[in-house]
Amino acid sequence: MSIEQSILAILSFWPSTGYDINSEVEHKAAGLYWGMSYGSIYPKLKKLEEEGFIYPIEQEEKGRKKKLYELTPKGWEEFENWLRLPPAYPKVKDELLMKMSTWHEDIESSILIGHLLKRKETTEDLLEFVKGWPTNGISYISNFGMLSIRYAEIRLEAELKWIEESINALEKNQLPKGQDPNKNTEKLLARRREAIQDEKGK
Amino acid sequence: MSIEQSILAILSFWPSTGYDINSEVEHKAAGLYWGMSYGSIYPKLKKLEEEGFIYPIEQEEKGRKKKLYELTPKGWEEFENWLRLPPAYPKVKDELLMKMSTWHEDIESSILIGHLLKRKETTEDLLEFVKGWPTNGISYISNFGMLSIRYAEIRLEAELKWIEESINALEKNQLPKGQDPNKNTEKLLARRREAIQDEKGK
DNA sequence: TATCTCATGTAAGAGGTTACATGATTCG
DNA sequence: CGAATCATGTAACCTCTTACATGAGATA
Repeated sequence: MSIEQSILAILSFWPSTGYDINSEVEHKAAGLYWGMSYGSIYPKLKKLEEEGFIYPIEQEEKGRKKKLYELTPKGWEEFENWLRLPPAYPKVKDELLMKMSTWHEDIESSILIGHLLKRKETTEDLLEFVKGWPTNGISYISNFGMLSIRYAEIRLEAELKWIEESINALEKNQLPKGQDPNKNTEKLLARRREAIQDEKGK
Repeated sequence: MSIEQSILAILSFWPSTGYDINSEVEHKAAGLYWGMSYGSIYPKLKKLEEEGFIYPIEQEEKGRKKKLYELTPKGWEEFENWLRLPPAYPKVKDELLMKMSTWHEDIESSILIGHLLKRKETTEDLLEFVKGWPTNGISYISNFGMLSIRYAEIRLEAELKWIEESINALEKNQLPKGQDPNKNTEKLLARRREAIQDEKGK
């Protein structure tokens, strides 16, 4: 619901091409909080231009053809109105957590540990990036932007801590005790075994 | 890409109706990591039944008509294959962070503080829920599930810490220093003022 | 008796991704 | 000169949400 506003936000930094915008969310800091792909970007740029929020800056021929877009006054206004609107609480879709929540004893926990190790790697890479970014000497980060960089840092560090904890618990077979007043784990395993028996009995 | 698997996962706990599944992601722990709505659930249940992953358990008439779905052997297999597949790294879309990253001095920071306060409230509510859930005496949480509950806890606590920090920095006007080797903040404010001048000059 | 919760379902469409097509320029 | 990067764009498709329609049973 706000790919368009995100594009305006990115253009507020400096005039950019569609390609630049993609790079921004693919390899740069904006990608920590947002995502979009070419299939969205170019059509949206067209739409935003038609609606008068942005306009293309004509390039005085450096050979390569490209379209730099800049905000119009109306575009600035729209962007800033959006800033003022209360943001929606982020909706999480985390496959690892979903899998973990529904994991059970009859699947080897080494596989779950593998999932955690893979997650750890990516999280470490991201954390390294996030820590290096504000001191790489070239990237632009405003003082406000630093607050959000700090968010990523805190969040990723917390995640790493949790990954360590979890791997440890799984390896030592010392999982925290859940809550199971209706013997659901037992029932689940029984239903599963029955299903497997039925299958074999066919 | 895995609404279907999520449904199988939820059905692995116990046979459920479409309504139950919705409640699970709306008001219960699964909602911390996943979301879906009726418009997805019922068509998917139909599809999963057609494909032989689930089947409806006939109800011996408690008056109210409802369709409880249970996993078939094939459904269990599909569910567990999914568990074994490496999960995708979660894609974040966080409007607050996006706004904060592109905030600038000429918008009153009190508004940003307002956004943070609102976020804080929801995060606190979630944290309270997450802490109470495993000890409410009725809900089912497996030992594996406890690990993911712990994740939510750590993550939400880290977020609250960051919110406090950020509000404090904003109120005292002591934001961390960013990185701006090309005077971008200056240029941005200049471009903006020019645009606003142009608008007035019309 | 009215409202809330339980319960199932569909239609329309917003929103987005993937994959492809195309070509210029720069770099090793 | 070949590969990587810069650059624009579209078509097909999926996925999912919103909003609506409908009604029974429970509760206050």
